[in-house]
Amino acid sequence: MSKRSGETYHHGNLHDTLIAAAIELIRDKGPNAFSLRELAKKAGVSHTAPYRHFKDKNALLSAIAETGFKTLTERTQNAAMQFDGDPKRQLIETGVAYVELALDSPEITQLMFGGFIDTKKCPKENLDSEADNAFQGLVNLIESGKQSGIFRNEETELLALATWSMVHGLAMLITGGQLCGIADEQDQVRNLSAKVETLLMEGILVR
Amino acid sequence: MSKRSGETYHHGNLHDTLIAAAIELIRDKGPNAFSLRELAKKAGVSHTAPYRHFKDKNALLSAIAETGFKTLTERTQNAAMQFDGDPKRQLIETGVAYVELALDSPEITQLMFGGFIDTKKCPKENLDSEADNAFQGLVNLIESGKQSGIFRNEETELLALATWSMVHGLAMLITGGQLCGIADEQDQVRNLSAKVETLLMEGILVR
DNA sequence: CAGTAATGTTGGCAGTGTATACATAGATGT
DNA sequence: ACATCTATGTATACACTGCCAACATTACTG
Repeated sequence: MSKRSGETYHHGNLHDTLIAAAIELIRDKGPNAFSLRELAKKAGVSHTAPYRHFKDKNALLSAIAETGFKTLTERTQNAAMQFDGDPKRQLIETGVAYVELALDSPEITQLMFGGFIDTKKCPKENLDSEADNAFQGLVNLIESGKQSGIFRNEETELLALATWSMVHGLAMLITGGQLCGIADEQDQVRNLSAKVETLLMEGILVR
Repeated sequence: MSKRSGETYHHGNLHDTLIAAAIELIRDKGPNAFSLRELAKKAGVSHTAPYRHFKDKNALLSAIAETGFKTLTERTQNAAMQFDGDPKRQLIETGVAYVELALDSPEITQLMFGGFIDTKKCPKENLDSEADNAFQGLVNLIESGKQSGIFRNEETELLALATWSMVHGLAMLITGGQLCGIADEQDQVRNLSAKVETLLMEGILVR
């Protein structure tokens, strides 16, 4: 009807609007309480409109998770870039960035890793190409650290998995509320994740 | 009516039956797809009967998570006991047990840590007394390792957090399907988690 | 400028969590 | 033995959910 009020029958950019609004909703109520109908209401469309852009709820959540993996890749690689040539520092800052993102967006992190998305057995193909990107950055970092003679000459994949597990575990403990009181604020988290990563590099055993 | 067929009006032990049946359902369909009504049907009672034993769905899930934390404590402490006097080995085997449990029960692990349960801000009080038990075992282990002069003289809490994060991260990556193809089978997982923990102890840096 | 594809709406269905009122049975005190 | 209280289970109802099918409107394309 009248375009002047901005109310067109077609929304114009519903796809992106839905994702943005969904992220807001998930931040507010957690990935578990998120509903498509509330999302539609928030976006100002009918409750079935989202189905024109996403096959089903799971597809929407996958899209959101994918954006999460993208920003994870961005932030970690950006952190690494700032300390080019210093693999030790790179490893630490990459980890800090990882954990900080989890603190910023605990609900999205839970969505990405918590099992809310149906990934039919091995997800190796779907959205995880994006997750692999983040991991690949870590592998490269470690490889270069090995070649500079700073990191031990162990299997690269193993070293990468260890660092990833460490940081990921810390992130999940924080988002799960297990470290409440210990790691709530950003400076606590920076400090803690840096210390923990340093420990991984230097080892726990007396030498 | 007739007791002979075993159909009494009162179930007799519905509380425990519900938990057991719920665990089965969650193992089958994941914590996300689990529903109270299906559970009631499986237990052979009306769909509101569970409310006589659990305040709401969240309370039921909390109870299940608590059993999860109990078996986690049991298994890790049992693993540690088998290598009493050898803190290094204890640390490794505790971690292996942790990860193995996650492989055994990925859905329950996701329920415990994935954000399916509403823990109103800091959960420090609720079911997490049980989670703290598992952590406390780790703390003791590290403390004794420090006193034997095997582990470095760093803050115990920090060392414990590092080892917990490492193992927890590996567990969550496995349950999330991120390590599909790398850590699906039990011997792979044993091997990997032992290697990763050894790495944490010996450090990544060249010495 | 027709016709077709893309995008949105309405209405409906089965399934969900949970509140309320009611039914039954085990336990208890006399 | 019996009345009564309380624990436990049922029936019904409501608002909400994901999703399907039929229809409406608009944008795009020859």
